[in-house]
Amino acid sequence: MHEEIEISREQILGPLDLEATLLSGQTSEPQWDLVDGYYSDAEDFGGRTARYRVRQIRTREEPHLKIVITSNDENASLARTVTDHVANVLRLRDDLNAFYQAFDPKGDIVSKTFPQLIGLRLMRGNNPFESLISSISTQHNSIVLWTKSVRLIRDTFGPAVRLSDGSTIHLFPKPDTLASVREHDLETTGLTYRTKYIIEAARRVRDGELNLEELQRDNYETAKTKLMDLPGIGPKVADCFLLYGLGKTEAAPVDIWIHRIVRKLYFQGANVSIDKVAKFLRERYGPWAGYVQLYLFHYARKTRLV
DNA sequence: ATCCAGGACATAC
DNA sequence: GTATGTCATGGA
Repeated sequence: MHEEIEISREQILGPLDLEATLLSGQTSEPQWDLVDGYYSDAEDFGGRTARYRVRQIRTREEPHLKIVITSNDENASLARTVTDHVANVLRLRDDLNAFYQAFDPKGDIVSKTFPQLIGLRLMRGNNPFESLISSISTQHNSIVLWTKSVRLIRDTFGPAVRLSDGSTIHLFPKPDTLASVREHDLETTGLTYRTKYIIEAARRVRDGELNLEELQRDNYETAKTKLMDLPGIGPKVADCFLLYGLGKTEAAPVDIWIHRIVRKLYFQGANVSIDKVAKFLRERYGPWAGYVQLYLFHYARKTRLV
């Protein structure tokens, strides 16, 4: 079925820069394809699959989205489902102006990143399992390599779905699929030594040893402890999943870039450990810590400050 | 060629 | 708690 819908300004809290957000590479999941000026992605919604193509019209400050949906269901409308999903993935209900207002007037250090990043939003991954696997694949890996690997996982092991316009798209594989993939076969995606981490994580999800719904209900500390019980998941990858997979915005993944920039901007370059930086960000920024991490990261790389 | 990637883990003190 | 070596490839 083919549908065209819109998300209007009233449904978006504050500014939005769709392109900057989608291209910021934050969730570690495959980047949306660019087709005829529309950014395109797809997801399964309880057996129905929809590809949605999203384009921003009007300005950053008065954002408005056009969405073109193509599904594999000839009868049911997926308009409402896809609208909710897109609003969720792009975190359109996060009040960005409230974020700016919370720190700009006070002249907080993070506010110096605002002018060049207006409308940049945190994202959420397509679904928790995909987010978990993508997060694990990033450790000690480069952006180009893990992006390639995660795309290959999807296109090699994920189910192919034929849409009503005759096109075929690949969804990310389910836990039971990835759990039973042989290590040798998964290695063809270039994950190297992370391969066994991925399979083990998929197996634990499949067998219920890691319950993603339960993690969603857990508080930050509890969920993080459970996650770090998995091989290959340390504090940074756990925070990535908590932030992008579960939407826990107090999580601030501290990678080498955040470590450097926070030491430089907040501690006069002093040698502060990664753990302390993560804790510092959580305590100072609370529910905005994830946003602060996002803004500091792009500010640091854009200005080549570190 | 040779260096390193948006870390994790073991081992060392 | 903090410091150092290792991990396995592909891409720059």
